[in-house]
Amino acid sequence: MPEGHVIHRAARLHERRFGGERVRAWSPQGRFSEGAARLDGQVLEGAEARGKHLFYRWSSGEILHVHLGLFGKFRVHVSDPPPPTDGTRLAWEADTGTLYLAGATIVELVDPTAKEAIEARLGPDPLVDEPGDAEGFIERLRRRSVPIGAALLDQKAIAGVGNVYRAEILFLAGVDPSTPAKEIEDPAARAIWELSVEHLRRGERAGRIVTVDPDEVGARSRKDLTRAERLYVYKRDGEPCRRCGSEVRIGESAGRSIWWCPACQG
DNA sequence: GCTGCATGATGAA
DNA sequence: TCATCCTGCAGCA
Repeated sequence: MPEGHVIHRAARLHERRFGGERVRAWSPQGRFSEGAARLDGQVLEGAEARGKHLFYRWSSGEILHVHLGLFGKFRVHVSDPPPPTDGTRLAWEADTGTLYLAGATIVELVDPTAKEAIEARLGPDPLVDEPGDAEGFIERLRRRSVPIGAALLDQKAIAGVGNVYRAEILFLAGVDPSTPAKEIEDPAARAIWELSVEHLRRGERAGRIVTVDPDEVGARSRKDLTRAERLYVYKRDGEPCRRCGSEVRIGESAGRSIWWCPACQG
């Protein structure tokens, strides 16, 4: 379930819950036993997210790097934690709660140089959104001959967008996913960046992806939207576009399914 | 008890 | 482009 909003949210909530706390760490599954042993007894100093990468800083100077991949998941229990599942690669407990991590692609200890190398591969992160990032994003798009659908997913032009957000943002921007990235005009490119900032930020706060404007489906607020009403095009192939009624299409882009409205995204 | 699928990314070919 | 790695869960027998 993890796009950038989930990762940033985890960094924020984990730092709040465990920051300044000394943890007992172990690896129930056994595949991170050495790393967990090095974290055991350390105090968490902070957590930060960059795109879909998470970094935890420890009192020993260790940096824990986590990438959830397609199905990695954190579970945090404030009290009465159930036993960890068999797949739990890393567990830690503190006075303030217990954290389990399972299914992640990457769970490793890195040094500052390796952390910098990871960050250097990534495009600007809309949830960091520093001055100049929009321009940086546009400039990176200019250098890409791949379709915009692919450019949004590979993290080199923008970091944190995943398969749901790319479909939804391209819909909101009115851009066909197959448009070559370098051909996107400046205003549309800027709109893609700004929509990414707006929607990932909203997703980070809400803890889920809701892109639909409630007015468009006759709901009072985003919270009132049913599961089926939250998105414009993602996984809605064959259904009518919420804006124009055209049939939402499904296709492939960068090896993943993509959905779009052929009329709104001409 | 299976099977298939999922909001990801990489390395080989 | 394909195979591979990472888990859990829904949907089925």
